[in-house]
Amino acid sequence: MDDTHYDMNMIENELMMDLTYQFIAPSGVKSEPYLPEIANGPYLQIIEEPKQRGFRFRYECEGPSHGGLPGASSEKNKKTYPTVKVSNYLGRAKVEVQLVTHVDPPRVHAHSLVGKQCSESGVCSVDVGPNDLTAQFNNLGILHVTKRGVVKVLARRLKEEKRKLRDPNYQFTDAEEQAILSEAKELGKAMDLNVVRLRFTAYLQDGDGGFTRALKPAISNPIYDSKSPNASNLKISRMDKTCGSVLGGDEIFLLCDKVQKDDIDIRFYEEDEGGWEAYGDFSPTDVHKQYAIVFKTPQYHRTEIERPVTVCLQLKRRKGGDYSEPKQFTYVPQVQDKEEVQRKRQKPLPHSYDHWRGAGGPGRGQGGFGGAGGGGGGGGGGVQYNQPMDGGSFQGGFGAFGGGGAQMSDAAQPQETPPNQQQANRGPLGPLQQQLLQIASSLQSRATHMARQTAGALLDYCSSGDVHILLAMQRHLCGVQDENGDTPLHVAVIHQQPAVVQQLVHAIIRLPQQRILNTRNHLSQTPLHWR
Amino acid sequence: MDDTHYDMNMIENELMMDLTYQFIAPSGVKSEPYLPEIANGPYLQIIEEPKQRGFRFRYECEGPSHGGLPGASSEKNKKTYPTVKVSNYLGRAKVEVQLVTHVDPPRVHAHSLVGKQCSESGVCSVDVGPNDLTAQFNNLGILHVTKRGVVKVLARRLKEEKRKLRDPNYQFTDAEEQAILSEAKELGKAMDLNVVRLRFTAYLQDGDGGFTRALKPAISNPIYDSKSPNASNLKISRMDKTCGSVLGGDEIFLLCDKVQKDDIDIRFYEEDEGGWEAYGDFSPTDVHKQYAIVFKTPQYHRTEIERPVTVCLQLKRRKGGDYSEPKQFTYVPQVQDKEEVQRKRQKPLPHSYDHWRGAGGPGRGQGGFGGAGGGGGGGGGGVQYNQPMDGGSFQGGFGAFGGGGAQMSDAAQPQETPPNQQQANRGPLGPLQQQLLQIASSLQSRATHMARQTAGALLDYCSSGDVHILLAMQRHLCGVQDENGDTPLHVAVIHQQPAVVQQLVHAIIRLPQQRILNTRNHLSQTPLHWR
DNA sequence: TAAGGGGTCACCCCCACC
DNA sequence: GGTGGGGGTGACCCCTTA
Repeated sequence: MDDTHYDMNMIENELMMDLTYQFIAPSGVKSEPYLPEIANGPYLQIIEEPKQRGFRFRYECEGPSHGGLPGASSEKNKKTYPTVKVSNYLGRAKVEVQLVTHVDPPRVHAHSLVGKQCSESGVCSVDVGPNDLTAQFNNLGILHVTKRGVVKVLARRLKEEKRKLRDPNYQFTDAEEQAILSEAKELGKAMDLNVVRLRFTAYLQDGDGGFTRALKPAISNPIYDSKSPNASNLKISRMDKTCGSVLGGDEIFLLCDKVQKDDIDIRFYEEDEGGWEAYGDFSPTDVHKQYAIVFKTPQYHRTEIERPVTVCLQLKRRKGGDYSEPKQFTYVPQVQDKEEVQRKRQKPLPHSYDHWRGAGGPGRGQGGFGGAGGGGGGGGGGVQYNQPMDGGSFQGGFGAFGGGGAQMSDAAQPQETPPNQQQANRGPLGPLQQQLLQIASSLQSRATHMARQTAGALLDYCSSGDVHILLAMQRHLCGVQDENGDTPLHVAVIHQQPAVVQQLVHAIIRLPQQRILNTRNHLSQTPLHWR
Repeated sequence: MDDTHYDMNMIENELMMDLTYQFIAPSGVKSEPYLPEIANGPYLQIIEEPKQRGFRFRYECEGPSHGGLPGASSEKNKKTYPTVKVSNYLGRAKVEVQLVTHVDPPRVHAHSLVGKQCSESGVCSVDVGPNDLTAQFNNLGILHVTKRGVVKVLARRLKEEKRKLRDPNYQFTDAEEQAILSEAKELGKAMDLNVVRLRFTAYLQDGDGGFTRALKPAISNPIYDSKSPNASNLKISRMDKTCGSVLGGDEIFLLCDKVQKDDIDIRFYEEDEGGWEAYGDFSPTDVHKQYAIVFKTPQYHRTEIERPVTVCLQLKRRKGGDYSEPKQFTYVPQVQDKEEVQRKRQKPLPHSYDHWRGAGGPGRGQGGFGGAGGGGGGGGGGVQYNQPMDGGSFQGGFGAFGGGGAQMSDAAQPQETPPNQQQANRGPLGPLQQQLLQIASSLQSRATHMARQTAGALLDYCSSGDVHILLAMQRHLCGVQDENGDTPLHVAVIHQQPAVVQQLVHAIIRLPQQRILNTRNHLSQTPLHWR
């Protein structure tokens, strides 16, 4: 008895080693070798792999008919199915397909194939030929065995397998049954119920009309159960922003299909430019209930970009390494960089007006008109203005108006103007200068007014985070057009920024006329031109 | 036999009607009435209700000891437990508590109470008195029966109940067993396994030392299983924005605990101001996998607010009507309204400078300095400027400078300045005027430059949606302080706008000095003062 | 019905903390 | 090492659409 037992284990181990290779039959066991592979001889070939992800394994209790396993290249309106072909052969053949484990060597799997062409034992077979030798399996369901059922099913499968090699009616001895059971347990323990592969075997018709001449099996790619947590389809369904600073650090809310908080990455990448990639910054606790991730964008590899750069991001499992479909993300330049460039390009003003610009010389004074200078101490509206000055001694304002229009513009960057320079500009004033000062005073009055408003808006924005306010300050520019004739609205639509579009429209509808909404670009398209 | 059966059903129905009311014993059945309620007589009173939500019912397989049912007012560091008290009585008593259904009349529930003071039958009891008559139950677990086990358990409970009324050792006839079983099935069918109530019963000690004198039971509030989908604790865990326009329509990503997409509302409300409420706008498909909601804010009840208004929002179940803890949301005014108000307040400029402001007269010309005027046709930087004009005929610019500074400011709202008015300003120029024009030209040169930059930033913002750009235009104002001495950075920190803080810091660090980061408000707090 | 989903029920784990 | 909480998984049960 013990010896027999031992012998059986030897045979099992042999089987376990690799069923796809030529089987060397132990003496006393009926041999069923695959046909030897010959150059230009018949062989079985997969011409359409199964889809690896997105298909759901079904439990028996879920009933039949939940759709068949699609082909790898299957699409909504052009469905394909796993397909194999016997090449270099004409004549009849039978093609069988069965589930095997995803690790090599492929062993029988506890799950079953179910569907129209499938047998009770979880094997699907179709007859092909004599002319068309392609076999398409368009109704393969994968029946998910319960954990409790694994060993039972596996023992049955192993017996079937052994009978095939011996004799279909062979009765196993008790010792053999025991051996099979323990092998089934072992196998079941190591079996991943979330992954299977298809093993296709073709049997060519022999002289007696029987399908006995087996070709070497073809094994498909692994197929992952879409319901399984660590093999489900990764998918980004929604993001609250699709762009951010080139410096990174922007917080993004991303809604996704089920992920595992300890095995998920957000990968930013660019296929050109030497394959840059970087990862979103978040911790497992930022993964919300497996279905959302709050993360910060990584910095782009170059921070000095002059135009927005669009890259891709995708979910990526660390283990398994599979990816989601990508979403686009646009890195936008820092405005500072643009200004630096502009500043260098700017030509000095004629000498006679230098004093208007303060003592800073050419290249200064910007920012004063944009958003209005910061000076002016008017107390209205509950807002008071202190400039962020280095020395802290200068207080611009109506009463203290002096030193020319310098404060108006340089107040924007007053730290660049040392106090002693301010003094240096104070001298006796001629009539023209006085007149100019009056004009400047008037201008400053308005600038101050604007500054007050702008600062108020800025404070409101800071307390609320609402962009509308900042945008509203710029709404008079909503009619500008870029080199393509696109207005801001065009640009926002083109770049698919619904939130921005909405904000722009909010801002624009405050303008007395709304022709902007229908301004045409150089292709004669309105912003809402159907794309 | 049939008669007996019928009789039993009568008794069952009696029981089913209401066990909390005085029980009128049918003849032949041992009576156990509650003590009659007398003025100033003893009675049982709940002094701490159980917590209604947040406690999880546990299956047997989950093992014991997952914490006891807390009291309604229980808190992290001050835990309470369900507590009852026998009032108007001194002496010993036994207080029992058992689970009953949440619908009236209360019937025995299939779930069991488990814990230190609990018996096998799911009943918990403690002895109290003779002085302190309060009974606190600090270790009540609720054992969740499986659906399959419901009928079996209920039948057992019903038998126990009936034995109490008759004789503890009574043996039921087969017919009675059958009747009980069918009643258990009926009861089980209608039973909600996600809700229970506690029924407390006090038994006062009688002359023989036995606890036989039952007081009228006290029934607790319903207790909902926190694991149950329609009774779980509603909770908002995160929102991507906490403020938006007073007009509503802002898209918000809200992350929450499990909700049901067809039974969830987002309620905005204000407790003062006459109880305003409104609901977030979303469809069931905007509920992402039960754990996130993308919705649009409702409009505030007044759109003309001058200061930001903070309201509350909460998740609310339609059925059941329970709420989550609220989160704050701040409605911010439209900037337009602020400007309107400001405009009305603005005093006309001295007459002699009216021509600087174009022909529009007092109250015009705003917006020109804020963000710079829109005129000027310079082609640099790939950006070209077309003003959103009504007539479309005017093109401001260097070469065509004329008509005073009007374009500079009014170009911002050029539609307010008809073309013929522009013409009217062109006349013979004196030397002073020429000089002024040169100055103005210089000013406009800079304004144009700023306009170009601003417009470029606007376009970038539109293509990217990134606020940094708009903010950078205002960064020279980052040092302003409001009536409290708060800088924008203070305000952003105070209003808990981390994204805004980040953006501000981004903008500020571009400034040559960073004293702003440590500017103190009137309470001498820096922006990052610990709150 | 087929073909796809989503959600639930029981159960099984995992922490952090005494 | 067992409380006092969690989160995640296996199996199952539904529901929409055509």
